[in-house]
Amino acid sequence: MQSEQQYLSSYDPSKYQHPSVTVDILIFTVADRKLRLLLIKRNEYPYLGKWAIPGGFLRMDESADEAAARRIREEAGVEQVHLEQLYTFSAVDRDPRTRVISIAYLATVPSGKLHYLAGVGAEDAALFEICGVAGKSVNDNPESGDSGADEDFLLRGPDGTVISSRDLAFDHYRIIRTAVLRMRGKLDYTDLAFGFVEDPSSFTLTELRLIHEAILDRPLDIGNFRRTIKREYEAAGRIEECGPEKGAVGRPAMLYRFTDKK
Amino acid sequence: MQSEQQYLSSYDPSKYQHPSVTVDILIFTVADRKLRLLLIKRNEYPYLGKWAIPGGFLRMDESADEAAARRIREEAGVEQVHLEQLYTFSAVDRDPRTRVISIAYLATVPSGKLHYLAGVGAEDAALFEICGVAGKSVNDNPESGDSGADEDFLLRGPDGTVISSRDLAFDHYRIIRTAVLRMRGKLDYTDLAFGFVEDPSSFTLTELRLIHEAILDRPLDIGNFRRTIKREYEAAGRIEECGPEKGAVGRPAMLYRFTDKK
DNA sequence: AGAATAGTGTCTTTCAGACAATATATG
DNA sequence: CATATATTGTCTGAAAGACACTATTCT
Repeated sequence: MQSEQQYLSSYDPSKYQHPSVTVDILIFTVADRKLRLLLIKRNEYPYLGKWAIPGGFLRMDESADEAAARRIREEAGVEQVHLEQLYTFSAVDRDPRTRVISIAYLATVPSGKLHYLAGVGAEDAALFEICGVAGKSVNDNPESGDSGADEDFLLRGPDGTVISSRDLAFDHYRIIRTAVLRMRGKLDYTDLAFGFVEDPSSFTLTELRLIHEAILDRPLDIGNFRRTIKREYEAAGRIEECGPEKGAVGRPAMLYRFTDKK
Repeated sequence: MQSEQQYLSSYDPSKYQHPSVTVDILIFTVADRKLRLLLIKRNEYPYLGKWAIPGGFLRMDESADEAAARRIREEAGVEQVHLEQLYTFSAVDRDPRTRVISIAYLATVPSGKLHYLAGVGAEDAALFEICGVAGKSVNDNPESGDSGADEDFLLRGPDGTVISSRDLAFDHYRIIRTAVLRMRGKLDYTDLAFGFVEDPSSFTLTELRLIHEAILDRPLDIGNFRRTIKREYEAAGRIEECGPEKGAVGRPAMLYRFTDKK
């Protein structure tokens, strides 16, 4: 129960308007040893012609998780991929038109599932390599520029063109930065990397290592990586050998199967 | 550009309604060696009489961060506390009245700042000790009950009464569980614990250890804890000695000052 | 002295990182 | 055999965990 004064001072008609709620999806993949992100070129104002993270409005009859799954189906034609909530961006002026808050999701997609990306239609979509994201996400607020938390980085498009993170639509440079740092942070204590494996029922430890290297953007020691993965996963029965690779260039690698149990 | 068919099939009038957006604040503190959470007793339907996390509607002229800061000021009279976004809960049926999505925030407050909690008014508010939260947050979706991710836990009120997490309003048991697991996960690689220190410019390592123990809900080795903290923080110049404690019961402890730089 | 709390030292095991060596395929 | 890749082994130093010991205050 509030006093009358409290009630009046806290009363504000704008309180009863509702903001628009969108769900933005960061569709990451690892191809050609690089971490890449699906962006679409905007064909309307604001930010006409700028590259942006795909997204869409949250419908009244679906949760944000469901909206994200729907949107990635519509945008990239993929289903059953790993999808996790990243952060909710809500700065008042982040959309110049009206008040929009965006629940950002992060999707990890094997590059093979994105092959029919060209079929999306006239809408311009492309995979961009993420270059030079620096820093740590620890203790940082994704939505404030404090503590040098949003330095510039670059995105390299399929035709070799390079754009600066500042040339993206809206506050999308912050969302992307947050996602990359989050992936790096979670890489070694979650199953995140397995979301990028082309075929989880048959993969090599080299494939898995290249995924880790793409996300971290640095080379890893081959032997140490194998030792760690085998300790963390094979010992716990979460991956198991399933026969040697066929038709390899050098020595054929052992294939592994990922079991999602536990 | 979509085809007409795509446009029509994706058109849905409910798409243009906007959900209500609220900000819920988990106000944690550590008092008497226990992790405690501020809950309020609801005085209206739904869930009349049930305990709930304080919250409020997001206004059109404030970001979620700002709304959370405002709300904690209104509810607990505290300012300048550590506040971080936890997760956004958006299940369609999480509020029986209407569609409400909630951006949950986690606040870490020194118990001394909550002393005038009794002055909140007739609204029933109390600190509850969190007992028996188990499990890991790794790989789990906070909003789905998969993988045994939401087991029951207990809350002990100030008068000794114990309530089950299932007796809380809405999906608040999930929100609380998510928060506790998140705090445990972030404890040793962020500055989270310092948010509970009564006076960051003068604290003992024992006070800091008791905070860690309260969050983890298990005792820590005294010597090992000191060694780790001194390595991580004192070596980096983030804490520094500032003279011995006065008037202690046993041997006076060294006092430290926390410097927030870098 | 005894109680109470603060602080140090030591030993073992685990793990990360650097790096060398060996194994198995193809051409 | 040369080349290419996979896989194993070894060494070192850092760090976690268990635990014993010493130090300083008060009554």
